[in-house]
Amino acid sequence: MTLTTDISGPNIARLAALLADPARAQVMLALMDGRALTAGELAQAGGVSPQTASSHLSKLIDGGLLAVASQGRHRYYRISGPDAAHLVETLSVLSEEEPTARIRTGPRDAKLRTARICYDHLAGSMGVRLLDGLLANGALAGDDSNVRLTAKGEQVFSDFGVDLGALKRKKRPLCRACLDWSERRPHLAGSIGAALLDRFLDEGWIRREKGSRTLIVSTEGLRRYEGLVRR
Amino acid sequence: MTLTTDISGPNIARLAALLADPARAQVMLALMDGRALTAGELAQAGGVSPQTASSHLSKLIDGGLLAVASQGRHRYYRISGPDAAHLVETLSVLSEEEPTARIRTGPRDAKLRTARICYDHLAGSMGVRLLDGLLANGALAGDDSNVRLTAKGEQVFSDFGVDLGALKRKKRPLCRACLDWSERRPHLAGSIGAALLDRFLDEGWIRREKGSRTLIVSTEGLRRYEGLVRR
DNA sequence: GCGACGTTTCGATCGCGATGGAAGCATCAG
DNA sequence: CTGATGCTTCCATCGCGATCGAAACGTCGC
Repeated sequence: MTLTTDISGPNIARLAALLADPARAQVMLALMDGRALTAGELAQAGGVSPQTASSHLSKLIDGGLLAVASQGRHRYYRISGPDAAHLVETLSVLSEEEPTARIRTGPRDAKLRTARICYDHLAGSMGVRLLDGLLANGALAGDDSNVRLTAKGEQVFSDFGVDLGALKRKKRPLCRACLDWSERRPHLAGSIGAALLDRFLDEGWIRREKGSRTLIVSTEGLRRYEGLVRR
Repeated sequence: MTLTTDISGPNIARLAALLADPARAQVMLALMDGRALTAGELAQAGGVSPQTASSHLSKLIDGGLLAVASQGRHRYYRISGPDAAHLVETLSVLSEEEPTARIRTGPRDAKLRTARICYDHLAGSMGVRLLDGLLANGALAGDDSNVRLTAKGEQVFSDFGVDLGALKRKKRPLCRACLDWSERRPHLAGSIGAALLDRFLDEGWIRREKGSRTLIVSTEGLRRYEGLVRR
């Protein structure tokens, strides 16, 4: 019984404390590709024992950052929704701010910085250039940080196989600029960003690298991608 | 010496830990009105002794969330920039998500929910309606979460006394949708949002309540405000 | 039924960090 | 100079939470 005395303003601290533990932070980052992982896999990702991970996971559930689904003897954990993902991404951006002599930019990072998943949409330099290109060719309008769909864009995305009618019925915003962790410039998020990546994955033009957020783009995928960006 | 072994991904945890302490969180919230406060005032805001506060403040400085300026025998602390403010606001939104039987909505809250400062721009129901109104009358374009300036908007804001040329020279985006903590809908941020509030404050149409984020709107201020929203 | 596996709960240990007393510095008033 | 004020540094105490062994629970395969 702690009583927490008074609630003046939102208790940021409680929420921040959830992400203040290295193991829990790693768990959140591991789930940022939008997939659901088992408790055991997350224990490994966090570098802790299964017991410890279990404790962390239940705290993240209680805090509303994760959702869980039982399936047989496995329990699949995933990020609860776009809000939670956005919080993690915001933290990622700011925590990379001051390099303090950051040396690493190995070849393995290179792929990750080119194309990766950010929760449910394309990120990395390809994600950034996607937003740039769509703005340049008039499918989207606005400046870097504020985007909206144009009439031409409706045509473009419909041609690409995106069901815009279905997206508009959802509460989630169509376009959204999400600050890119590695590029430090915005990429395309929102339901359209998610729908585009879905198409790429469904058609096999892009596939996930085994256990990471890295995306692998086929030549056909690159062709389709350029088709969207150029026009 | 802790060595931190490896750096796989940004170390969110270290940044989150800064905000995980109740005293530090209160300090950040106290500074969300954009003013600079002394160490002593912040100690009181955090509910801790001056020694303890000093320790917290230096940690927040090291973490890049605060900036400090010495002036005589006082040290004035302020939030380091828009990024840090945005992080705190993001946390506020998400930490208010699940009400868990939240009962409080007292009269003192009412004023705060009507008009308050969010770092450097207008927030609360007036901030939300400002964005809505400017979108409706065509000064801004886009949907709720993605806004851009229109030709008509350039006229409107210039007439209101905003130096758009100066704003455009800055790196900061002109318009930005900032999710409102109390309304759960976006209000107008970015350099235009900041410039508008500046005008209101400079002219005395709006003034700050003594030691809080609450804003007090004069009848003249309300008239000017309606002039912007209606048109 | 049995054992193997994935996961959670319980319990005890242990270390990090928040805390405030005391002292040290700097600035200001006189 | 002296004394007061604002802030920081040093230091010892202390409590919370992260951790993992051991055990319990639930599911799968046989």
